[in-house]
Amino acid sequence: MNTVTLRRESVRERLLDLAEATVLQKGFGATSIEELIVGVGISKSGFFYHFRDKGELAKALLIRYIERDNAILDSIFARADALNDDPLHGFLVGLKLFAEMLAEMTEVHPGCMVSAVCYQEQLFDREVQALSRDAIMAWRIRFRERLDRIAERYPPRIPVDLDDLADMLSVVADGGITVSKVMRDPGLLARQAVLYRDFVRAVFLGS
Amino acid sequence: MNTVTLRRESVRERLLDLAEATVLQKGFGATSIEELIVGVGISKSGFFYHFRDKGELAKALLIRYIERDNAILDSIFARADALNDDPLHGFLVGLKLFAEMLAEMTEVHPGCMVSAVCYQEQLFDREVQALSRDAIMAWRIRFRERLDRIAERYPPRIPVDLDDLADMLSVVADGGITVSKVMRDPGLLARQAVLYRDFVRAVFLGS
DNA sequence: TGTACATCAGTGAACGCGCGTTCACTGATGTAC
DNA sequence: TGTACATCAGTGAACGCGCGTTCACTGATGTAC
Repeated sequence: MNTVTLRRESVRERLLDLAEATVLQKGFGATSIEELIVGVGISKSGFFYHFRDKGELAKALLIRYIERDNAILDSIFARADALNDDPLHGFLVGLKLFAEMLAEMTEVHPGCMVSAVCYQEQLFDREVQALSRDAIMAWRIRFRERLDRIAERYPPRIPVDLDDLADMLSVVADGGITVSKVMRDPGLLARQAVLYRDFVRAVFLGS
Repeated sequence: MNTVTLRRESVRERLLDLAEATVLQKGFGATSIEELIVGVGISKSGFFYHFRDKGELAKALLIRYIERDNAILDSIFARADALNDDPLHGFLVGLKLFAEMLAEMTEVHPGCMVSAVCYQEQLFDREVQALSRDAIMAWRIRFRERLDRIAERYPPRIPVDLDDLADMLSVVADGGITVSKVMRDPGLLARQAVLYRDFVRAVFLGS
């Protein structure tokens, strides 16, 4: 929007922005350094000043994506917790806020970096694959803790493994992004998030 | 296993087998024609006798994958229906068989072709992208019909859109495959399928 | 305040390699009469 | 049954292009004394 604001963004940041959008659209292998530098307006050597090689770009891309994702989730559930003492209602409100955030995206979600990287194995070193695993594991632990606190007050009506129930949010988010992308239906993702919320509610409150 | 059986498989079929495994592991762009022909033991020109170009390989790969997927699901739900008159219990048994089939895969699921292709857009013509959409749409229609029949006898206890509930199977399958691949946990996918089944049960039977 | 040096954020030209694709050709099998 | 021709399932060599990467260099800004 604002030229001054755009100018404030560093070349490195602009490379990452463009790379993220392009990788989510066509995959990492099909994203050439050439098109990134043309888009940003620097020379090829300029790219290699910022990243030792293409693999370092992948790593930086994934790290930034995961950090941003975590920040968004943290802020959403912090807001939800501030409004609720009860852990179940805090979680349900958080999931609702999450679904609303997704619903506000009128264009189709650009994609999930973890998925995009998942189908590009071998191209990356073990470090990048480990980053993906750690990210999903962090979600599991984060939500598992919440579910434990909920289960103390609300004995589950449906016997489910709480790790699996925690993982299901990652599964629905990732699968929902992919399916909504394929179907070109931006609303699909938000509706799937609502279904997950309905399920959590049914597990602890019954239907 | 059997050398005679392997010999019976045509070169074209062996190319598709190897291509499928490789694409699911490293993505389409990173899969070279070179490595496929070395693996199968023919010359490069031999490849181009079977496929006009690399795009035609992608198309053939996706078509075969979708057809096989549909055949598996058809046989599973046909078996389940044969054992049950009631549409809900037929569906629940079918989902259980589905989960059991996934559980029997002791190694991690090789991946979902639709996901792999989804993050490789632009590389393919619109035809390939349309194939993915059609495949998911077919799943939606197939399961929506079942859910309609179920809802007639079992008024839903949880108000959900039945198209969304039908889509959720695609979402959980696709997301489950990706997450179980990233986590290197083959059982995760089957456990997520069971959770989906638990949700369907709760929707129509309560908890 | 001036000078010397260091670091930052790149440039420009060249590289070699692997990729998808093309083209003229071939030996084995099938079919028509 | 023999011959002529067609089709099938490939071969081998060459192509040009784009890719990731390297290397020596540079002008602008920052820092020490």
